[in-house]
Amino acid sequence: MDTDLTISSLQDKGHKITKVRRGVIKIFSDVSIPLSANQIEQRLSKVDININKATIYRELQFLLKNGFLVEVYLHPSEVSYESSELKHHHHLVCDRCGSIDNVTNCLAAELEEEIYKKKGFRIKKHTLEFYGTCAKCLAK
Amino acid sequence: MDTDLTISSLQDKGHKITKVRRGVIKIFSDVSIPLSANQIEQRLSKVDININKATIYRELQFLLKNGFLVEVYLHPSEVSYESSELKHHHHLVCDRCGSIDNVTNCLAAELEEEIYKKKGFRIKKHTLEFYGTCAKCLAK
DNA sequence: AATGATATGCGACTATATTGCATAACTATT
DNA sequence: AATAGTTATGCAATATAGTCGCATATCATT
Repeated sequence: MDTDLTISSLQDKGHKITKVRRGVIKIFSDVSIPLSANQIEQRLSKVDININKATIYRELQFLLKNGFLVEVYLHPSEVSYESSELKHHHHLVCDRCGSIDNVTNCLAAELEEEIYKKKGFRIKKHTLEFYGTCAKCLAK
Repeated sequence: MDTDLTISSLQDKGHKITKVRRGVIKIFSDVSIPLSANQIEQRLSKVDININKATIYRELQFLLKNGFLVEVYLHPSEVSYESSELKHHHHLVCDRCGSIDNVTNCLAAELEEEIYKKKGFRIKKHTLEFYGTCAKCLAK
């Protein structure tokens, strides 16, 4: 996520740049793995931005609605977000250490036209997540 | 899900066959789309099985742990389940009518060995869900 | 029918997430 | 630099999915 571009784009639409907004945008421009509301809260508090949970949820909704974030469903009952500017990719979720790695391999796009021809279903997006054990944990 | 086989397998392990258990097993043997706890509750009440929510959650956990169900994450904050006996498949989720269709196309398995060679990550399972608009809704 | 293990209901509780409303903060304008 | 007007925040209440302890009920076996 490009911090400056994102900020000026929001300002053009009449939105204000508060320290929370700036903080959240900065986090997603530094990080390329999905983060949940709780993880955002933790990262903000590390840079002394102690913010109400409701505000964090609202900010994530706000950035989602404005197209700067996308939702990622890695686990039940917790939504994560990542920058919408990242190249299309999927995730390797380690079941031991919880680490997340990105993979850019994606064959799903190839299926979309095939599925449309066969079923008439027009695909807008897809999720493809891999669960298993990462190299580090396998070595232990 | 094979009702009789499932029931006798559970009995062999010393578990009891109550009307809830029988009802849930029957639902998943009749239906091949993922269902949430709430949907199970609704379907049970239609056949006059009015059961406590906690019991339904426990029953789903129970069948999951015993290998008869698998979890499906289609939406944030609600886990769905389906029979583990179904042939490997993925879902087409319609964003208008909410209908769910199954597709058996899956190229993800091909990626698993490739990802292991490249990253050392050993994949145990993957999720691949497609979101878009179904043929019926497109025609409206 | 009695026994012993499993399952259920109920209520309390946790966690994620949303919402209304009064107040605070930001930005543009003067 | 102060003002005005809009946007954002904090707080508290609320919704919803899901879990847990414990007493009671139900099931399967004898």
